[in-house]
Amino acid sequence: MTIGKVAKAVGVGVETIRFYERRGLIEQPTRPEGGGYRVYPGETVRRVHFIRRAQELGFSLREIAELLMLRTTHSADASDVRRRATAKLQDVDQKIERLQRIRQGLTTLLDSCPGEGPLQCCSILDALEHDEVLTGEPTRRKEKGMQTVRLTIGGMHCNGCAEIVRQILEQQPGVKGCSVSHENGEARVAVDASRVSGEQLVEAVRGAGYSASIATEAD
Amino acid sequence: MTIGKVAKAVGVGVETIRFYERRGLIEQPTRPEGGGYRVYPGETVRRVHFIRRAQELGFSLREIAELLMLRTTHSADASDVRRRATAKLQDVDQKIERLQRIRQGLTTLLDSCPGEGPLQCCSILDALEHDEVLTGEPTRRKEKGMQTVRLTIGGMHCNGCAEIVRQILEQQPGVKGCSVSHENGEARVAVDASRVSGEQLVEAVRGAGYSASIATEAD
DNA sequence: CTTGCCCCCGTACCATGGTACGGCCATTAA
DNA sequence: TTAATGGCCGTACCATGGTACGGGGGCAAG
Repeated sequence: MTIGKVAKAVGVGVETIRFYERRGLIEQPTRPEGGGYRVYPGETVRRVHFIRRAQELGFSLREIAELLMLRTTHSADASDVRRRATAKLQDVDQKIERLQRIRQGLTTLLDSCPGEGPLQCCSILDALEHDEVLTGEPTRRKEKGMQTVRLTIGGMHCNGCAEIVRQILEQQPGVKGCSVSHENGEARVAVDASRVSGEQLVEAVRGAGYSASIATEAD
Repeated sequence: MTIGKVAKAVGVGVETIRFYERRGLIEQPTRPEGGGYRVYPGETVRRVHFIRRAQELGFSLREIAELLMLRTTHSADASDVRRRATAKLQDVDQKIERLQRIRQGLTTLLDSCPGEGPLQCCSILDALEHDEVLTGEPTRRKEKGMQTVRLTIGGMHCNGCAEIVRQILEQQPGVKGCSVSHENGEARVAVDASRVSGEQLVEAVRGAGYSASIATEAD
């Protein structure tokens, strides 16, 4: 069989077979002097199948090379193979464990996430900025009194207007941050409700010549 | 702060900071003409902490760069961040699932393994040589119409017999390749199912004086 | 003003598992 | 005999997350 036949039989690319050869997973078959085509025995197909199956089980090419070596080592027996499989199982268990810790961290963050409002209210970014994410305690980063106020604003004609409004809002006491969109005609403001009211924000914006009203004050 | 101070504060190497800079995760700080030292604001330490924590949660550097961009994008809000975190959670769940399938495969093999004796008795190597180890593997690229037919063949007394059978099978139309094992009394044939049937293969082998039957035709 | 530490930049390299390309040659079917 | 596949080889490249190196220069304490 030529290399293309082997590749097709296993369902891999020709280059992959050559790659395995370079890595010592497949012996180079005997070839005419001066280098003609590689002619493989049928056994090579099984060998490549072996490689692919071992990969599916999480073995690296290096480890697979070792498994293949074992097959022709006289002093090897089934317990060697078993040891390797057991080690790989532990390896896999460790990876699973790590991913589960990551999963835990992500769900914790998502649980405490409001899911909307300006970025200053985003507990996820907040936690990334301040907490140990994986080891830390339940990240209740929502300060008491923090709220999102949404304002409907009229009279903004461009992004420059929006920028002016943003600066006004950010100068108000108790405002932790805000985003203003000219396209949507609205502002989302992260505020400490004990220090400023929605009305005060509306007044401030109106003082700059724009119309404003409270859209929602819900958190 | 110079780059070394930042690196030490976060617990990473100096090269890592420069690497993040090249990847757009950290802005290059203003420096004297002609290039003196980088002088970082204290905020950079927090930024690098952010990067490391996000990595612990499984975000790639590319994704982290996007998260950092979001923070200065006016049109972004907490729902954007939440979407990314949710996507990452799904991502992690998929990885866990895959590892658990691998784990399942490994434990199945280990269960049926004697744990000692010569390699010819090793059920693990055996399975790798002959079976599909995982159920439902994503990394399997196959041409349409290509199938593997497994034949049970009797009457092969040596590898010479196997070789004869192999040659017969490979000469059949639609056969892309095959492997024949004298030890296991079987052949695996890669065929274009639209050009040849399992029955035809069986007939061909029988014509050479061996017994043959279809073991599986499943793909 | 010199010594020594730190930093600069560009580039190359590590592992992992392949993929891709270009110029040339072997083989084979018509 | 000739054209068409297909294989040969070396090398470069993909993504990922850094690490290492070497020749040169900045900067501060003594």
